[in-house]
Amino acid sequence: MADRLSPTSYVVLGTIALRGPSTSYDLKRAVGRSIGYFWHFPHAQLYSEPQRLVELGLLEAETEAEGRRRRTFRLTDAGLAELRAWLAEPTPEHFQMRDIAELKLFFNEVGETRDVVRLAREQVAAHRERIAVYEDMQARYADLDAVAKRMITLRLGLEMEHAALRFWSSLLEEVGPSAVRQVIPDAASGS
Amino acid sequence: MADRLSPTSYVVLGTIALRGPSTSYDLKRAVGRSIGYFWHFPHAQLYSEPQRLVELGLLEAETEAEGRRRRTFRLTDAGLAELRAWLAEPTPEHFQMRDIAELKLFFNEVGETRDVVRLAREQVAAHRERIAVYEDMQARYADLDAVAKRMITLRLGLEMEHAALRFWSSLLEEVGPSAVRQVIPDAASGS
DNA sequence: TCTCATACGGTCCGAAACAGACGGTATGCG
DNA sequence: CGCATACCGTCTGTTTCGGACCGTATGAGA
Repeated sequence: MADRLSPTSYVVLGTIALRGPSTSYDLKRAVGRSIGYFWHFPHAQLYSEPQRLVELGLLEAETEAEGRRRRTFRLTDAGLAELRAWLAEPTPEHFQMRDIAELKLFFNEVGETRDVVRLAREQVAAHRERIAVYEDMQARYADLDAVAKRMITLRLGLEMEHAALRFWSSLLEEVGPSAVRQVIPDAASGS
Repeated sequence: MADRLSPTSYVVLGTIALRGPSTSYDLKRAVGRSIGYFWHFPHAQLYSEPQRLVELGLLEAETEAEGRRRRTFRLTDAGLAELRAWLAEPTPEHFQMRDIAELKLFFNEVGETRDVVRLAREQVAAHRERIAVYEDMQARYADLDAVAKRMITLRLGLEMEHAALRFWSSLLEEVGPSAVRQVIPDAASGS
């Protein structure tokens, strides 16, 4: 079938499949509260992408009330078929992590030890916070059956966050003490 | 200082800082063997980006032997300063995972259970393979002191891969049996 | 009543990023 | 001699991306 479809296309198709007919604004919010956590989409795309999908016959647009230009998009049979075909087909690509912190760590030898310490501290805090957010979501929706199936990705997110947290914590423990030794003399210069 | 710098810029600066003066081709190979594993860069950028950095005064180009248009780039003082400043400054952005598999999982209810099973199997295999590659690298370079500091990111990569592997494995265990039950009747239709 | 802030709802555009086709040159090897 | 395989790099047309910008409701407080 059409192979001009990007991940973004499937995000749109999938979200509409799960939530029923939606406007672009609905998509924007839905994505913001779910997929947006691990994959960033500029919202402009959620306005242009549905248009394309209409042209491809995968969505139908239903313009309501001329006054406010709001279009509700619903899945066509072709759209649903396309989505299901995608779900059924093998997934070749390996995941990509775009992690500025990892980049900095890679180049750490160019900088100072204290930069690594600071970086690690930041990351520990950031991942802890993220974990708190995820656990909160998990707790809030735990009983709702409708979202139960989507929760599964949350678990993956949590696993990844915990792994990262473990890494940065242990790095901090390894490098922290020596960094303290390195920094203290500046402050308590006496020695 | 200049804030028109993208992650790619820092990859170039950082790589040159670590390896010494390099041509674009050198960068391409170096990136391919390291950062490329977790962050994809189209190689064309490793030809255009250094140009920009020269214009910004962060790199110096040294054209050698007119015949073959090969340019070796070396870090200027400004370039090194910029890189170190970047390493020292806080890192606001949270990491992004672009994982098609996670996307598919998120929309799994639209598809069949067996799609999830297949997906999980694929992912288990893929992550295992990735882990093998990483461990191989780790073993090969374990003794070389020069790369020892870079190895640290490998550990992070491994942590992440292991976390993902754990997730997909346990998912497979949970959903696998019922999927088998779901599929068997088709084959052994009797019941 | 004014006016200020905040959510709602959306368009637009220039600048990067991106994929990948394309072009050529050494080098070796059967 | 012919072919394959690294090596080395350019170019081009799309997409993606951020984010500025533009309005309209709505309610809350001065």
